[in-house]
Amino acid sequence: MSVVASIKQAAAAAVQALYQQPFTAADVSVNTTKPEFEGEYTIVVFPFTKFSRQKPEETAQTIGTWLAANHPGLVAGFNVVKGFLNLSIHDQTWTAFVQGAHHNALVGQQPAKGQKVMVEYSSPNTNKPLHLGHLRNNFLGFSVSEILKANGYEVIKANLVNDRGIHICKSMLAWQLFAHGDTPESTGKKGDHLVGDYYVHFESILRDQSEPIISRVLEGDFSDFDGEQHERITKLHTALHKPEFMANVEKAAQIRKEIKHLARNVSEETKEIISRVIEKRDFSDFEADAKIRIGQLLAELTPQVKADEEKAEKIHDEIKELSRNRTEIMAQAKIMLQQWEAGNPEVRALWQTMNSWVYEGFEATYKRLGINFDKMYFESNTYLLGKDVVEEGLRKGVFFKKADNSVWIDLTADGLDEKLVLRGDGTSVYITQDIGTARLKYDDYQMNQSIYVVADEQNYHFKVLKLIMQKLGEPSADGIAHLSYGMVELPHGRMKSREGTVVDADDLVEEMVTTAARYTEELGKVKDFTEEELRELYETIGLGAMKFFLLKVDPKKKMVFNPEESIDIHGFTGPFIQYSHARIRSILREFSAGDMLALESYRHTDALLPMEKELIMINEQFGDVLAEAGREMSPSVIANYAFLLAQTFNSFYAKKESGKYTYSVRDAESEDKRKLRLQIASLTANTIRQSMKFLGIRVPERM
RNA sequence: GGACCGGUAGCUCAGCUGGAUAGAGCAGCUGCCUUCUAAGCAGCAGGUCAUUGGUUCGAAUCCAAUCCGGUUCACCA
Repeated sequence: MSVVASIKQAAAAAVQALYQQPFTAADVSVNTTKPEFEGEYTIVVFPFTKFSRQKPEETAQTIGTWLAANHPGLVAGFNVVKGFLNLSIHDQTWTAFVQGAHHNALVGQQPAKGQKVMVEYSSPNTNKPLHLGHLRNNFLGFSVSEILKANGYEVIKANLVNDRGIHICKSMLAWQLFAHGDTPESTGKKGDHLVGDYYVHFESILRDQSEPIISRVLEGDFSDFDGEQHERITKLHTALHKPEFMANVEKAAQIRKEIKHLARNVSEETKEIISRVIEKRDFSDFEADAKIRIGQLLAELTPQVKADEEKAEKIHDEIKELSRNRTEIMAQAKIMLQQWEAGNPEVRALWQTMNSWVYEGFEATYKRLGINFDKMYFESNTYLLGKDVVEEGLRKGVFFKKADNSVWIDLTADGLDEKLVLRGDGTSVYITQDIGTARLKYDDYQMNQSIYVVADEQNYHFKVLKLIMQKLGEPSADGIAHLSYGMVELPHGRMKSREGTVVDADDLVEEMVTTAARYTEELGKVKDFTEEELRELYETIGLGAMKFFLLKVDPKKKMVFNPEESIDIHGFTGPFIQYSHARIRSILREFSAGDMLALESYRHTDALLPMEKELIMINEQFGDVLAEAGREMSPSVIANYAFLLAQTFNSFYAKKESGKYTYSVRDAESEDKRKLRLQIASLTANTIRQSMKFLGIRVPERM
């Protein structure tokens, strides 16, 4: 049991004994003591005053006395400040802990709980290579899996590959039309990138073909459309041409144009300047005389004008979408999808060939990232699942049929909407598959929990999925959990493939590793390393920096990926922690295996110095931190902890008094102190290594 | 419009199951390498915790309202 847990338990016992109140350890609030007061942990006694019927100070005094008398091994002393009971923990508690834990290479690992958890993550599409957004997903999924394992769960890492559908056909079609038989071998290109290039090629043809259709629509010529779509297009066109609406849209465009003109001489993205001034009223990009004019312009940009501008944009988007669907190349892609579903041998063969290229590419990327899976699922095998479950649901009355034969569930009582689960023609929608796949996974593993690592834009989807499964009475239902994470944005905003701002995963990794190599060479501390050792070190540092950067932020928050900061090696970064580890290892290298072995029977009995105590204390919290990270499914908890630990060790290491290192290991003031500090150093190195391992990050012996 | 998420230092983020004077990192400014790795350490400066009200011994944290930003509410996946 952790020290904090022991304190809570003892405090609860104190309250029970002194006031005869049913108080549990969970009701006790314990904080680390503020540095300006004596002690390590503090019990907040305000909640006890209710039944002590004494002032907070007196209550604290009473409880402190009881604790010191009944738990002398834990509480060596105490002091009271207002309602805060500051406890000085007995040094023996700390020295016993270091003695027991310092050599444990698997520190933190909990015994098996006998529970199974599936973590589904990565889930790439086979039409494009991985990008920055996938990296957050992959690192999160992997790290959460490791954290859960450390907490004693049996974890199944699953990857559900999206290997079918219209987007896959797009790459296939473009390859067929334009590749002249190119392969990864013939071009020397990584398979996933080759296929991705043809996806991009398809999109550019699609753009070329849809532009004339869009122009015709804007000119009032709807001859490309028929039926319902013709009606819809007509409506959109009419909406766009309402006189007052048009006037507002034009006005907004004029205002933006003039702002842009006024800011011309500033050497920066004009788009950013415009958004700064419009969204944030930040005038810093303009000359004093221009500011008056800008003020006038902003006043003209009324909410109505802005709303119309936005609405116009939406209408244009819809026209664009409808037009894209009327192109020749889109029609061809749709035919190909039908052929695929019908099992056309030629299409299936092409599909298999191209997918195999992609898998080879993904395999290489996963390997470099250090990511793996226990179970692969493929949508081509699962996309038809779920229909039978829908049938069952219909019979049970969970679902209902509409006039056009489509099947729905009514979730309005749960605050949601009606949701379609099967189309009128009997074909599946996205959620149909997920219903079927959830059952399949459960049949395969009977896990207690099933975690989906998926971006937060799908929060609604997973809420619906869980509700449906619960209403169906599926045994897997209550274990479904959505580990929802925020989007990764770039300093100028979201990544957009249309604007070419998508950050490719392979490129990014390469850049990180190259930068790590440059820093390392500049410092020149590992000149004796072999080629192979250097290569591995660069990978460790480069990937460490990137993983740490993406994992240090709370998953549920969206994050900004700043390329410059991500490759930084100072401060709250992966390399800082790796460096701290390497530094400790270099201390430990001076001692023999025999020296280290002798530590196991050693327990320090002298008083502990402040930073010795502090370091042991932080190390001792690792178990609680790990449990919290598991509970919250949040690697950032570990990242913050690892940084605190490394930082504290660095202070311990560098602390000097009158020109001498206060906490020197090698030149310790006594043999006993040397042994103690060796234990502390060894423990800290192990805890750092383990916490980084749970983030999927390796730590070097030297750097 | 409904639902959900977010708003903390110039920037990026901790803290949010209520607790003491709100913390890091980066950027800026000062110092510290003949001594276990300076990818480091010590320090200075920087805050109406979006706003307003409420709950109470105590609110960045809980509740309500408002403002701002995002996501979603597809017979897309």
